[in-house]
Amino acid sequence: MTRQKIEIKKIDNTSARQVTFSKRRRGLFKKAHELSTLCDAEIALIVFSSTGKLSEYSSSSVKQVIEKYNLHLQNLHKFDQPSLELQLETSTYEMLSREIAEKTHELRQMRGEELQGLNLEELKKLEKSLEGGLRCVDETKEEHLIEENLRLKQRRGTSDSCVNGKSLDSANPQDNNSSDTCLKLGLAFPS
Amino acid sequence: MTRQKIEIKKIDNTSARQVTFSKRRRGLFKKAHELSTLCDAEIALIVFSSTGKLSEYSSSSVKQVIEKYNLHLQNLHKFDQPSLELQLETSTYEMLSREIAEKTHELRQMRGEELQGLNLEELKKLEKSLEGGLRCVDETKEEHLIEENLRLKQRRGTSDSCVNGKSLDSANPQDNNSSDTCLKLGLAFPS
DNA sequence: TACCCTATACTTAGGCA
DNA sequence: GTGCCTAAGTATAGGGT
Repeated sequence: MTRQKIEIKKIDNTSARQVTFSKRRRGLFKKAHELSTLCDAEIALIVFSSTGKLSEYSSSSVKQVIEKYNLHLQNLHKFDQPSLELQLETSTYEMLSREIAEKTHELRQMRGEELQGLNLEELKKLEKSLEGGLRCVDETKEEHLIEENLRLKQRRGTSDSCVNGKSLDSANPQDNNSSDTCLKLGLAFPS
Repeated sequence: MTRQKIEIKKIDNTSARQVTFSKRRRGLFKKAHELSTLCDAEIALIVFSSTGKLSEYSSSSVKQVIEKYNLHLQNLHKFDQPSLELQLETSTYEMLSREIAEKTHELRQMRGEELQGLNLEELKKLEKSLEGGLRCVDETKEEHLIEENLRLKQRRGTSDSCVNGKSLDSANPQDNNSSDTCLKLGLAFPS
């Protein structure tokens, strides 16, 4: 026989139920994993089989997600329970949460997302910041390549001076001070 | 076009990610419900979206399942590590602080600071991310300039087409597909 | 945002080892 | 319990509104 459509209600046959449980649990975990990966979501999934066996999945850690979950609930109910301690706790929570939200937003903007709200001035500033960052990263990369190159030279005692197909002769030696400025604030940009 | 196979990795396009999140979350909840019904399982499913929004499903009640879960852990660890629970338990403040620290560090790196710990691969990845962000920002900026220009033209009815000292004639018209990479977030580029 | 549509990709019931 | 197979049922990517 071949596959039938099934009705969503408890499977009577114990062993058939067991088999379906294994198969679908696996499918469910896979779906949870895909959702967390694709959409950058934080997920906790706790499953007790009908025999009481526990299995769990989390994108990070079940415990961590549960804590976050409890915090959310506390936050929602903060008006019902206006104890002083709780208020302090939630205000701290709010403060830190806001900070996280801001930083997340900033990071996204630096990746080119969520740019809708920015005006021309802000876009220019962001652009400058990105250019500055990019330059520092490039310089650091060059430094790495140079170091690696030196190491290779020392080891081999030869004159081969190409790494990664990029000529190191162009690693401008006068760049020392501009890279210094990068380490302080990363933004100061000498023309 | 029709459906394509997708790779399981974070969806870059913010709005596409949002749409996929909605669809798949719904699918995941349905699957969880089916598993609990068919196999008489007890399930709790907690999902935080990337923007921090909470959604949950449970066959009974999330709270109840979490309690059961905690009991299980206690039982499992009662003998070997009586303090494991405490060790794993991180306070609210610590958890959020860690998250802030991570994001701050990430932001600094995008600005070219704190690059010391990165190896060549990581630097390349960062560079790529910065280049991507920069491209999107540039395109958004161009878009703004063009809009402003149009507005000025309409108001004045003249042919002056310079804003901010930058000629808009150079707003490269062949950029259509690179603007596609910017996620169709109101950035679509009318040639 | 949330829904609709369609074609395709993926999941899984039923059977067997 | 686990793994494999096949065909059928289901979810969903990409495109609309």
